[in-house]
Amino acid sequence: MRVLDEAERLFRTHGYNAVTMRDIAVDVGIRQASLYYHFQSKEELFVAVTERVFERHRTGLLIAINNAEDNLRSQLHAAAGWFLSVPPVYFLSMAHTDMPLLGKENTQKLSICYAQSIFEPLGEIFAHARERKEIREARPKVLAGFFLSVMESIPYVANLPGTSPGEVEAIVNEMVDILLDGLKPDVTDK
Amino acid sequence: MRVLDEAERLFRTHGYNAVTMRDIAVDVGIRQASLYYHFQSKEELFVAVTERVFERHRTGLLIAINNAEDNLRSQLHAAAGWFLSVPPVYFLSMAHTDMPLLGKENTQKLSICYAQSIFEPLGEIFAHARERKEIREARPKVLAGFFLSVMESIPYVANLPGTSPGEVEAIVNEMVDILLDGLKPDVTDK
DNA sequence: ATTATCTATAGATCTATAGATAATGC
DNA sequence: ATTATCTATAGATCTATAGATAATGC
Repeated sequence: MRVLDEAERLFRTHGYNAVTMRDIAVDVGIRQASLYYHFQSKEELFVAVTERVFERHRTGLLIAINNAEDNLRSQLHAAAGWFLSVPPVYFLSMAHTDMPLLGKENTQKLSICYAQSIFEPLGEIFAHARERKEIREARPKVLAGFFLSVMESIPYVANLPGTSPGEVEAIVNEMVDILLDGLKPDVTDK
Repeated sequence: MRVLDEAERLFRTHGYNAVTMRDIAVDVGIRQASLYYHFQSKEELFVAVTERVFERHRTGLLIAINNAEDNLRSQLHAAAGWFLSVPPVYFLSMAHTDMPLLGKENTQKLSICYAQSIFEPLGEIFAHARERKEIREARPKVLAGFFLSVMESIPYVANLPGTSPGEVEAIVNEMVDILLDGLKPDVTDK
């Protein structure tokens, strides 16, 4: 639906509070009041948009991971590839800034949806890697948060002065490597 | 100054847009209009608050790092210790949500202040570690962004269900270890 | 009849200004 | 005189509602 698409784009780039119903309507090409035919309130629209975003990420992540080889490195690259294939969503920023502005009911609903859609798929691949003794002991959810936060910083880091735009892929590779092998120098280095 | 303190606390927890001049005035204990005696505008107040926050972090980081031993692990623990010793500031969230709401002039000013206060001190410790051949080749600024994003995720991760509050220290240690040594299993493990 | 839009507007805020007033320091 | 506050309010928004209107499908 046009309305969901435009609202998603605006909320994603500016956050809940900074986007007005008029902004959305203008981009859709209708009048502000007409939005209320489709959604009871701005809050309801935001919740619908955000649930859709979460669901899409859940599906995208699961497919990417399933198509990867059965080892952590491949799966992390696959997950990273998914995040880079769609416009960046600042989940942590959203959890911190936008969600608290909603009613208690909706805050809780979105928190759960967030955990199930984003944290669980990521947590799973760490949990499995641990079962295969591929990695050290560590809580999968913490590792998922770790990985996610790094993903979210990439659009920012990639825009620092002295970084060319096409380098995003290289940065991601670097980060996955560091996550797996640590910062210690290569044996080939020194 | 009372005004700066209260404004800082509110902006930090809710973001620029969600805080009104009235909110700030109420917490200070004066009338909304009286704030304009101290600051020309809400935007100017936010800039003053944010510059002070950045400066404080720059000083805090530099002192913490200087008091640490001259190796990366100690310095990262020191930096992490600093971040945990003050109320969490969501820098990446701020750069994404709040800064674009300001005038071009102020956005640029804060971006530069941000880079100099937060990214440079962190970048330096990675650059020095590289000079000592302690770590592999990688851009210091990218590593600083990496580290910072992980720090910012900690308050969130620490509040996931199944995580007790006092565990923050343990999580930080885990993260620094992973950053340095990677996720690979301990040699003592297996 | 139903669906999707429109115009018009009420009611709440929010920022910022103007001008008055009290308290403090020379 | 200066400093820091106050009251009152203008001017902009912003969300949401009420009720009219056009287009579509039976």
